[in-house]
Amino acid sequence: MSATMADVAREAGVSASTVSRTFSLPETVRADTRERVLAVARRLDFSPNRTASSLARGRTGALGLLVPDIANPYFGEIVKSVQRRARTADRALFLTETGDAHDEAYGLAKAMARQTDGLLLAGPRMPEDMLRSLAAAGPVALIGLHVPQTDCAYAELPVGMRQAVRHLAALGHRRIVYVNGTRTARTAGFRRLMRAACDEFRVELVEHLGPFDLTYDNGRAAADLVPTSGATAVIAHNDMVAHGVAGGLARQGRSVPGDFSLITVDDTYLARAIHPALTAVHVPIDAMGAHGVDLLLARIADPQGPPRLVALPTALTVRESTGRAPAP
Amino acid sequence: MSATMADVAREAGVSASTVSRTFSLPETVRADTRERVLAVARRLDFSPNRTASSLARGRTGALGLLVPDIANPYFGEIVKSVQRRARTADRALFLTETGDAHDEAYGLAKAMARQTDGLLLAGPRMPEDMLRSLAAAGPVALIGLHVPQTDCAYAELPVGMRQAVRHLAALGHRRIVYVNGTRTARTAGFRRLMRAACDEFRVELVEHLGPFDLTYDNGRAAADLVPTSGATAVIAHNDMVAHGVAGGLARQGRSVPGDFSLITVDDTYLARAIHPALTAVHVPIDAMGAHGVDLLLARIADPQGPPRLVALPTALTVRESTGRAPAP
DNA sequence: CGACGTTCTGCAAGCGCCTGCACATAGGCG
DNA sequence: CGCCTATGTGCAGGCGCTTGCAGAACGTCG
Repeated sequence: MSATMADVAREAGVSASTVSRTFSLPETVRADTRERVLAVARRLDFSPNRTASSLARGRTGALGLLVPDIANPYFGEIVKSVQRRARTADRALFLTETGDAHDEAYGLAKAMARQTDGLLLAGPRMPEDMLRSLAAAGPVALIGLHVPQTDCAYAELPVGMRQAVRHLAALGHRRIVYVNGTRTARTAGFRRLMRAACDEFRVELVEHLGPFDLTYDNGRAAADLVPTSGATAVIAHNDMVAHGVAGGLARQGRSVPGDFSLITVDDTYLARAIHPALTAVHVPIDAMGAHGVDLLLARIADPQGPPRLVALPTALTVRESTGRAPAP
Repeated sequence: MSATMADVAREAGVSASTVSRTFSLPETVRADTRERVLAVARRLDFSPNRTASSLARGRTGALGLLVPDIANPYFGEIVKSVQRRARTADRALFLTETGDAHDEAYGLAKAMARQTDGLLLAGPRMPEDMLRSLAAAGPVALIGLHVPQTDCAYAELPVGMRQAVRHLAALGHRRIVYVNGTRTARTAGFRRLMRAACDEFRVELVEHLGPFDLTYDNGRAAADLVPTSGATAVIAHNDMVAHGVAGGLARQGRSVPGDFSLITVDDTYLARAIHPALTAVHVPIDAMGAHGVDLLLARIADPQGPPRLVALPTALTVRESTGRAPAP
């Protein structure tokens, strides 16, 4: 099919090694030789075969990204930023959607590890020991959660969550519902955070813990329980759920923020793509993705180095969905 | 690092060829030999090195997917279905986001073509001759648009669009705004369709043609122009824009469908993740992605075959955003 | 002008797997 | 019991690129 190094070498009157070096170690070949080789390469439309190069070098030049659900905007934005960063590092990206099943995700990760130089796991649902086992087998970086002894880029939620509760408290809300899920990596820590923040600001916390996924429909269902809870504000675990809560309240004829205030966490474009736009605990998804790639590249370069953490700040972004608590 | 065929061969007392064959052509190896080899392979945690295999075979086993914007739910859902289908075909997936720049997209496609067996282009923005040139260079399948002489899986919009206009006409709407964009593959055909449908049902068409991208914010801006247009219904080019229009109207205090009816095209989950849920021309994104993969695999298997088209049906899904036109 | 240190280039041996061909073994037939 | 077709297995030569090593070419210095 396409030209090989041998072809270029012949045409340029040099050996294949020289051709190889003009592409991988340009400084080591004399300028005029290099020019000659490049000219021939251009004429023959040659570029080094990546597969062959991978085999010889023992590295593929590709990174693997695993996400539970690509269509979820949170992960969509992560994929986007990872892909962008990977490209600037001249790395191709393998993408796999894992779904929620631990074992399958583990198997997929293992398989992908064999064809990449390293793995990026975004919001993995699997237990810590599986993650550790993967990390032990090859370069791995985590995005969106914090697991000790592992490279991770994650959002520091306490600050943002505390701001959210304080914001509600300042608006006169004394009782808030927290719509949580069961299947996400950050669920447990989240609950602790919420309790702490609510205690601090003397707010009563009603936990609406699903045994449900964080979807629009479940948020909508959760909305039905809000009016009877005695609460005047809702904090939703992510944008999809918040959307559902908003939709559910609207269907009941309740006004946001007139009857209930609503705060979401994550702040993907969904938070703005709704009326009223949602006050949100902003999570720097872009930065998480980019740092995740950087961590992974660092790990690939230095497999033995100590684990590194990148904690990104979160902050409350006030929009239209929060207002004064209605008079009792 | 990990075991090679030579290792397994030695342990199992056979040659490397036999090991190779027990993995790639199991039927050609006698049952008991095969078992022995597999047992050793399992013990040594061996699996064939994909890179080496790719090099020897001249095929990588991977497919490449290019999308303009991953975070757009339309493409998110395409990525999802492509990825799923690719996996069942035991193919890894390379993902690249191209953005809107033609040349860059072309370059990325070229680069990706070298490390995959074939390319899937979803909603590419580049001109037809570039697409043809790519298709001439290697297996390519298009998703979401129809280019003559090329393998494509696309949605047959006339039916759905016609239904949408008929639906509005039946509800008494005599004048509708069509919020279009400029940068999408289907823009031109779309306009023709809209005109034809409106003529057929005696509806006046107001084209609100952006020079804008199909984003939430632009939809929102478009909403400001709707009330003065004299129209009572809006058809938006995709879900993001429709979301924007809905948000914009809500901000103006207009009711949907009380004051204005709204129909969207695509019907990603966004169409339901809003209140009121949007009546939509449903596009079978899942099927498009899956068929795209199938077309590509067929093309890879038979590079010379005639081009194949898969036209998927669209249909109107009525939800809550359309109702009788308000009395004049 | 020879000795010696730099650059630069070529040689050859891989990287791990695939596959056409030859050979061995086994069974079927006359 | 030879001869002839399967059927299984091994051999060896790639696939296209990389890289340690050694030799060539070029300068520099005493």
